Amino acid sequence: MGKQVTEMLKGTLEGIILAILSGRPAYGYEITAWLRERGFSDIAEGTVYALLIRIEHRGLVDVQKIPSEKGPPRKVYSLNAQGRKYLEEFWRTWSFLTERLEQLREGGT
Amino acid sequence: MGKQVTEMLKGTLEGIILAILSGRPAYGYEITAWLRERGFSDIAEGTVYALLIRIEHRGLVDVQKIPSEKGPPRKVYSLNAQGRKYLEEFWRTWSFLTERLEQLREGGT
DNA sequence: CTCGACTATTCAGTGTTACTATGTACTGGT
DNA sequence: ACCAGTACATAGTAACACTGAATAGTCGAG
Repeated sequence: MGKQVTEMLKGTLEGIILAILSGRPAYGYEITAWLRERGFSDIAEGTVYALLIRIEHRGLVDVQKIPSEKGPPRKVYSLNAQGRKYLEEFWRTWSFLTERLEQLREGGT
Repeated sequence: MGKQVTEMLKGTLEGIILAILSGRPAYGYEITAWLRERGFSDIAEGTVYALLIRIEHRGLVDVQKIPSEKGPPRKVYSLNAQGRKYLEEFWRTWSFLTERLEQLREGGT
């Protein structure tokens, strides 16, 4: 995709990943693959890992190292209470934005 | 609002302003006021002006200087053909994002 | 007539974010 | 021994919105 998506993802990708983790725990490689399947064709692996480390430092997720049979150990992230709270806030902010944009798209003005 | 909105606005604010201009020509001060009325309570004036200059340099808008009775001359921006094309692309990108997020929000996984 | 309030634009410096590119490390198949 | 696939990490870059301040014009109050 283009630069447009890249910029729009700022602030949103974080919410996307938190939302994924709210469904079930997951690790970086898995999340990257999942995103690619869903049309985020060129989200770099590095981006996902950096983001995961960021939300870990912010205390939004818990981490568990689990050995893999096919490579280095996986870092499995799961959303904790603080993360859920943050995710809720994310959805509120997202709703606010989508409502304004929907109005703009239709109403003109 | 918080930092969350700030980050989400990246890439989106540009589209918002192009969408406003697609309805009618407008100048910076007016756009800022309009945004504030609609709930974007703390978008800095400086931000709007910087963005306007950016889209001007990209050739998405035409500019006309019009004297004001109440202050310095206004720089009135209007969307040109290229800008309209870019706006359409913006809406496509935006739709893509909202669809994915809507799925995430409902479906879980 | 000077001061503040409102209108209107600009700009240098900052922080956050995603991308690029590369490197590390472990396993299994040929 | 080599390569593909799995899995994570990181230094450097570009883009964007924010902060804070400066500049400039008009008008009404004191």
